[in-house]
Amino acid sequence: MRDSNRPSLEDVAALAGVSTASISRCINSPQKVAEPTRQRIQNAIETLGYVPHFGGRALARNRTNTIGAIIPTMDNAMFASGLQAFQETLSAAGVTLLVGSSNYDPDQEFDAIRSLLAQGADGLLLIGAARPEKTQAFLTQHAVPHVLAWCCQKTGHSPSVGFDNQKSGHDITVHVLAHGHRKLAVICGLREGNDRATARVVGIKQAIASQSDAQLLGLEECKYSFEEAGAAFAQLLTGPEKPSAVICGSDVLAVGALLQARKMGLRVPEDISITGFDDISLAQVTTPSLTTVRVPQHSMGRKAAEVLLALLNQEPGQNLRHELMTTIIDRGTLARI
Amino acid sequence: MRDSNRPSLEDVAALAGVSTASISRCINSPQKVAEPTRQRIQNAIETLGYVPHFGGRALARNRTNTIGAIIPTMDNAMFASGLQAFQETLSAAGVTLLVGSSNYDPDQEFDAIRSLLAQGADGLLLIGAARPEKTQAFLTQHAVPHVLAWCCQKTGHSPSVGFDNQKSGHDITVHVLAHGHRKLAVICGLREGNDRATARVVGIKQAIASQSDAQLLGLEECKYSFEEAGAAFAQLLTGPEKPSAVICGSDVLAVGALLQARKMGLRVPEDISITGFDDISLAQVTTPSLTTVRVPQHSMGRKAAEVLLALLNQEPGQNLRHELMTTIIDRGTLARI
DNA sequence: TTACGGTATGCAAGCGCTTACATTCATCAA
DNA sequence: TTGATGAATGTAAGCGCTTGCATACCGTAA
Repeated sequence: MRDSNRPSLEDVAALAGVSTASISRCINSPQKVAEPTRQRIQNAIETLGYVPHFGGRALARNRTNTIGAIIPTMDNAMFASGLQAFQETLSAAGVTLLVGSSNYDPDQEFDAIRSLLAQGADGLLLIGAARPEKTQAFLTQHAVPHVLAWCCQKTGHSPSVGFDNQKSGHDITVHVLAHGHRKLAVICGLREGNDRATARVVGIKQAIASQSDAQLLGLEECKYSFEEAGAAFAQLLTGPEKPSAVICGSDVLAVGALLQARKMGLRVPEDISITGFDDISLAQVTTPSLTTVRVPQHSMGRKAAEVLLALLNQEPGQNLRHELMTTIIDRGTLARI
Repeated sequence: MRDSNRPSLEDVAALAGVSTASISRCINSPQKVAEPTRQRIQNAIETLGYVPHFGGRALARNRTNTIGAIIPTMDNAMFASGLQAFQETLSAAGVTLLVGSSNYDPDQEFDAIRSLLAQGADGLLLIGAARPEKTQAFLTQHAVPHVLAWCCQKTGHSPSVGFDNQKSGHDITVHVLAHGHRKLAVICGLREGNDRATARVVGIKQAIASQSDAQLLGLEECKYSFEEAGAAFAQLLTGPEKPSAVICGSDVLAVGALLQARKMGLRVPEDISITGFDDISLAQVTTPSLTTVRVPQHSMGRKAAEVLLALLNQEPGQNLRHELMTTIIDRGTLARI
């Protein structure tokens, strides 16, 4: 069973002519070891190519220095750069990132949580706040340190780093209304189990409701793909009344809509306006480029990592709830009428 | 030190009235335990909410069921969907993914490798084949099971799953030449330490060389960002002779070029043709959409996971070198002249 | 009855590391 | 010279799990 090649602490100790304890100290708190000894140990480590054994370490310390992130998908860029920032920040702190994906499915998320914890994750990053009772209970029972991202918890007791999806949905809608649009339609992601998508729609509806002569002509839900969004867009235009603007819950949806509009011979924004959400790189690339809501992915990822690290190190007095601001990026898909 | 809350095998054993060995067996090979005992144990596990301790397990088994992937970046979609497929396949096999990123920097890659191994990764996924002697030596010395992706190794002894970058670069160039272009220019990523970018350029040059009346007017290297690619594009057009087609080593570069062309008042493809590489989702979204080379990211990720798993399980007789084919996707940025 | 084989379980030795505590030794003040 | 002090190092007890081997038990064949 013993991997014959892998040098252990004992081997290093033998070579350096000291006890294993000194080696361990030399690695974990070098200042506790006298300079010459340290030199000798360093050499021994080098020549043997020693790398501490993870299991042994994790067992003795009861900590893995590993944290897990569970994101809905890596397939589109929606979470990629946030995750990148998250990983970079952890990495700088000597912590490694484990990833799992949920595919927007609460059951898969639950499995991923179990699995990452079984893999020894010291803490978790989760997207959004809505999850089944079962999952919540599990997190509570095991007292899993975690932070929620892409949302902001006003109540509840989980730390969170994110933005107010409802408010952002409201904002972009007000912006659209301010451009004179009164007949609106919405394309959003599947809302079941997705509190971000849900909240955005709530915000949108709220804004529409508060403008007496505005109306919501239709709302379509679909997966985050160009094709489905295109179909949803086509569907919205089948009714007797045509919307002048379609508010989309994500850039992916907006781009799908945009492509479909073109296919249908509609000019954007002359014939119809479209707005997105997220400001992923897609948004600046279309023609015309997308008027959208910028989500501070990078700072969100970084901050989430900081909060989680503070949590794990039991640093006191930290603010564990951060609300970041989204901004509306005006580009070319929203016309003034 | 002992986490007072966390139940251990011993606790479960006490509750179920059996030895710890039986619990372990019940978890790892249930058929070795008699039915009634198994029931009792299951109950005990449930009531205590027992989860095996990762460190203990890793120590005893000398295996973590964790594998690491080091990709240049998650910030653009270049690797995202391949990674997603990789992760899904691993996950189905009960293996968890650790991620690191190298930022296209060999030193950072080396650090990431060390760090992931220190975190107990049983094996690694690496992008590309070119790495410093030091890194190679480290991998060899520690006999790290790994597979290379995004490239295909004809020689060398690392398993690989990918495509022939040089051939693909050659192919797209032949395609461009077949459209009548003779004055070409190239934008590629920073080639130092990036064998994929390098090989693509070699293929491109090769194809140009084999067409006697074709010429390479210029070649610009830059980072994978719209801005840098735009600047590179502008640079290529400063000379006395203008290229009729610009071949780009990545879709990100091509899109940057496209955007810049528009900014400069050039029509694509009427005034100038542009081709990309990768076929990430950006490519189908621009106007006109991008003629590019499709890289089979999804199957590459899946296959890489399969190969790596086979390697770890020492399954014999596996083919450890897979070459996948790229295909040219004709869209709207390449004119016939 | 005894011997035998097979199955279910327990025993206990690690796996490689960390760390509380013990020991050693040099230094220095009294 | 002696004892106190503190720095450097060693000793050894775990951390929680797996697993080879020993043991106990049961049914069957001789």
